[in-house]
Amino acid sequence: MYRTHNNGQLRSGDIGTTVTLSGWVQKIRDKGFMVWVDLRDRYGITQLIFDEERTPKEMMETASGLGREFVIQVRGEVIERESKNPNLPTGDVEILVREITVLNSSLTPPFTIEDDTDGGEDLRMKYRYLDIRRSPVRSNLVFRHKVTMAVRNYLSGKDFVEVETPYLIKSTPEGARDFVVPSRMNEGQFYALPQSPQTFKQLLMVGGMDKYFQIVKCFRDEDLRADRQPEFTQIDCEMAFVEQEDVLNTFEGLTKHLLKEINGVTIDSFPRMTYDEAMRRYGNDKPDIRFGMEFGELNEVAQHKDFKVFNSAELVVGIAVPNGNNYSRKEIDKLIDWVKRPQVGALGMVYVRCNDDGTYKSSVDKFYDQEDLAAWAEATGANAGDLICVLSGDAAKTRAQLSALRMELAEQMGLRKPDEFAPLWVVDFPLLEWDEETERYHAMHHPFTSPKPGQMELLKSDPGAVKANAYDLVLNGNEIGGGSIRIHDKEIQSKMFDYLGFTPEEAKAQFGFLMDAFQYGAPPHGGIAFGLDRLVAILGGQETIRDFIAFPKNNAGRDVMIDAPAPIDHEQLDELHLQLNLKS
RNA sequence: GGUCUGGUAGUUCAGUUGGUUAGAAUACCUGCCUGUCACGCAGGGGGUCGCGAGUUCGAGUCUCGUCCAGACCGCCA
Repeated sequence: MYRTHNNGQLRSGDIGTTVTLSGWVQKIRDKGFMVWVDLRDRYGITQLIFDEERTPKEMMETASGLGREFVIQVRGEVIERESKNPNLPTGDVEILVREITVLNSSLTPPFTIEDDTDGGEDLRMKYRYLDIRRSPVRSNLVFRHKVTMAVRNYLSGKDFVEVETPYLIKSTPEGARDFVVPSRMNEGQFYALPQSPQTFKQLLMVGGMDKYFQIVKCFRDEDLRADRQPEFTQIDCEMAFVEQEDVLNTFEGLTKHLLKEINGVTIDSFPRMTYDEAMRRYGNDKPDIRFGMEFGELNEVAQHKDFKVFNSAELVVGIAVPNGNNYSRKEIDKLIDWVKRPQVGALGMVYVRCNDDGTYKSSVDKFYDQEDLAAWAEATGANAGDLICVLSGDAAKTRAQLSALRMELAEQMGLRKPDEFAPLWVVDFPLLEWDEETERYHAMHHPFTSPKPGQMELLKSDPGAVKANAYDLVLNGNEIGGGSIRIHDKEIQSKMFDYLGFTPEEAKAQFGFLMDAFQYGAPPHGGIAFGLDRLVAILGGQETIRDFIAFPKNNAGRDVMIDAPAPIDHEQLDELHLQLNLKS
């Protein structure tokens, strides 16, 4: 037996017992006459002691010859420490070692295995198995486990059934790029890895599995971000015989359950906001509503004077920064530089200082008088002591820019508190989105999303105005889930494909199976998919999802530990009937 | 595809205007140390300054290219 207890377990009540422990050597403190070894495992640290008087000389030598991260097994007596360590749960006791076995030695690790490691990101990824020994990473993985268990328990308790769907499926041109897998047995043909189990879960609805969920890997061959991985995990859900309201209520329940179970937070307010309203109030379809700074549109109160920049703009819009009048001229200039960065793209920023005496001082005093500026303050909800930041230009771009500024300011002012949670639904998304590149409308969510009742007619006259039965679940400025009520009628689905530019042949080739299925009594259905990695990170109060993934990929989609992707040899290529056409 | 930041000891970093033998902390090794727990003290080893070219009497430092890493924009139905 390798162990009778783990290393986080022993207390003063165990004094006098003989125990066997196994684990890694965290640290050795060799005082010559005494050697202490911190023995670590997943559960904690227990101190071992070897001393001149009670330990045979041979074993003293073994002890002082240990190195960091050696794997050892010891048998010994639990004794009371002469000097206790209140910082450690096991700090009252130590093990007087009678037997020691070195189970395995270790090289000196390239970074310290401590909470506050000296290792850089790159190194930690290369030696991820060492990184996982550190308690911050380990506890993130345990945290993730708790979240997935809570999800499974909740949904299972509501009669949802977890069903696995295939990973080797068919490539479709809509949406993100597919990862493809060549088929050896079918020359020249390829599987694709699913971007989501979308069509399969709809087929499960046709199959009568009226409440389905799956915690499932999905794959998208697109460029990465701190919060985006090429393979990621979704909580994928679908329900039959439901309307939008049913889906929202069900998953509002799940969200509240998770926040209660995992974070101990009770959510009282779970607002629903239309897409149009979110864009108008926050310039963003995933608003962070933990703080104010809502948009105030200024067209009416700013386009009547000689300031050409505003007069020629489609939208003039501002936010009131609480206590922003404290900002020095230099700090404001920094904000202006910030919005002018190419990543944000504003051409400039107008600001108004709201002085404590009720007067205003703006960067456009030449054009606007106190009365005008008071109207701006009214529109943005600015109080004395605030700073109003105003951007203008193309409506969509300006909203995006001001939204970026709002988030940046909130970040700087510490308003994005990681332990505060404000979920909401954003509903009534547009069905279609104009794509500049292909110069046509694309499905904003996906082509199986149903339009709002009575809006099919609008498709021809004003496609951009058609609203969908589509909704996003937003938490603290992040989209953590998105779904829709689907089309379950073959004719409407055909029309939708036709509208999106699929010829009947293409639609049949790519989604014929779905439309066939719809001919055999498809029930009304809808669902949602959550990004689990992001959800876990947010519940854990952190920014990057990588620390909640055991073996993540880097910025370039590489696994630096196993060094993938990698070339394959010619035999393998031949077998797959593939030839490389490399540019360099 | 683009913008920005970085790459110097095992590791995290400093390195001034281009100028002698490239430093600190930590880790590692040796010795000492009668209760350590960030132990302490003394000593030691450790560098292709990412790589390649160029400018220069002289390059860690300047220029160009390139590779790698990170953040962001495009992209992500």
